[in-house]
Amino acid sequence: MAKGQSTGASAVASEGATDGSLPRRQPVQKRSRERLKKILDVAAARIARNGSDQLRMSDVAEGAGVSIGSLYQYFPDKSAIVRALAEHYNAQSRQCIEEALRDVATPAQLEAAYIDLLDQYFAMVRDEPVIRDIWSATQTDKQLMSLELTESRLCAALLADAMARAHGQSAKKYESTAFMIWQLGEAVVRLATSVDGSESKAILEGFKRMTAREILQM
Amino acid sequence: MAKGQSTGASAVASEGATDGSLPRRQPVQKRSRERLKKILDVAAARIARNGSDQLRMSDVAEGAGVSIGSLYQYFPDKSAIVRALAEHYNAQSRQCIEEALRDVATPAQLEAAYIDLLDQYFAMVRDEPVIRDIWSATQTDKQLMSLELTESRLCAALLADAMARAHGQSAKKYESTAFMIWQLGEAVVRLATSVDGSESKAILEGFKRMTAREILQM
DNA sequence: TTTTAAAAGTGATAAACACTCACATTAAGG
DNA sequence: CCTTAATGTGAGTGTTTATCACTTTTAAAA
Repeated sequence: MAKGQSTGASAVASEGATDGSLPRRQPVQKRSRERLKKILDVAAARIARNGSDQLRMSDVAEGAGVSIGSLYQYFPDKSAIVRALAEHYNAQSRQCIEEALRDVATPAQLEAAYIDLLDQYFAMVRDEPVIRDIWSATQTDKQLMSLELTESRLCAALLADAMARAHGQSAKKYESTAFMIWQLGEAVVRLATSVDGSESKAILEGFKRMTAREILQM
Repeated sequence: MAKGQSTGASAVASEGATDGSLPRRQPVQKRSRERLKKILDVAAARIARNGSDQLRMSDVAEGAGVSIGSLYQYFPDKSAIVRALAEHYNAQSRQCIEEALRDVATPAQLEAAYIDLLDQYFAMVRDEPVIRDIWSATQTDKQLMSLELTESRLCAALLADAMARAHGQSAKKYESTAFMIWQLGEAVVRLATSVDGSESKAILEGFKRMTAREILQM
């Protein structure tokens, strides 16, 4: 999961509909699509190394072999680059989550899938500095924050559905709990990746125990 | 608790010991102590209004009626102002926490104190924009992050002690759980303050139920 | 009081950035 | 080849943090 490969050119500088900033050009020619991909790849590498607050537009331009002006052709501002990367990682994770929860039909399967998902998420965050950094940026960029909140609600809904199937009840009943647990899961994984190995293990296990009980006893 | 009063002049621009930046002057004359207090008050007000990333040194200088140069006499850089405010709020909160947990001796008292603390903390974060903002800044300022992590471990230790007293066991046994729960508590309160009223209530109650069980069943 | 040295205070100025825009270049269809 | 739209450019603009050589204030010694 998330093996640090190229970010692909599918992510597009969110065609600014009603948000304040001017809409940027959408690449239609092959050359410009390749440049956009290169820009995102370079930005991801720079962020992995130094964090997004140390990201310099001039660095990205130089690394991607384009001019400053070209950067602003696809991204209304610096934070839009981070947002594009966030969307890329979100799409990737969501696919894993859907796969893991899709076939849950019993409480035992629910527990297994949930534990597995937590471990996978922890491993991904631990190994992908960019993901940790996107979380930081979430605190200073309102647009990114609402993007991530929306994503989180979406994932929580998938969990609520799985809970509903496992317990043979309506998903509505589990929505709020699933959302809380999902958010806490993100928080606990961030915490676990920021302390040393033995403590991170204890924290993660404690959380699993506490939340598995909550998910199963309803 | 935390009634938005003046920040007081006790907070001092952390006398840079071995951290990279030059040590700043410690005010010894009355006039300069008053100016320092004014600077912190103005900064807190500006942060409450617009957030610390919108804080401008020139604004603070103008608001406090001092020159830019004077700001740098007490603070090595902009983020040091936020750190000074963080230390102020930390000291304030810790006192409440100590009072609330000091007399815990039974499981029932532990549960009551814990629930009460959560409610108080939620109310404080909800009513003090500066505290929410300091949390955001934590993500971009390494020094602030470690300051807050240290504070969190300190508070978690207070909780672990209370658990030990309530259950008649060694505090060592509860350290890791207390730390996890404390960190999750901070996360859940931030989450609760960022969603609307009815959902925030559901989230907070769910968390109380889940964690109270964990704290009492050990 | 006068003198003196340390403390406190100042603001023009350097340096670092994000972002713009008038213009240059390249691709595609006729 | 010619025309038009898509792309691409980078010097220049504006904003902001932070510095430092210098002035003013304070308090205590002479």
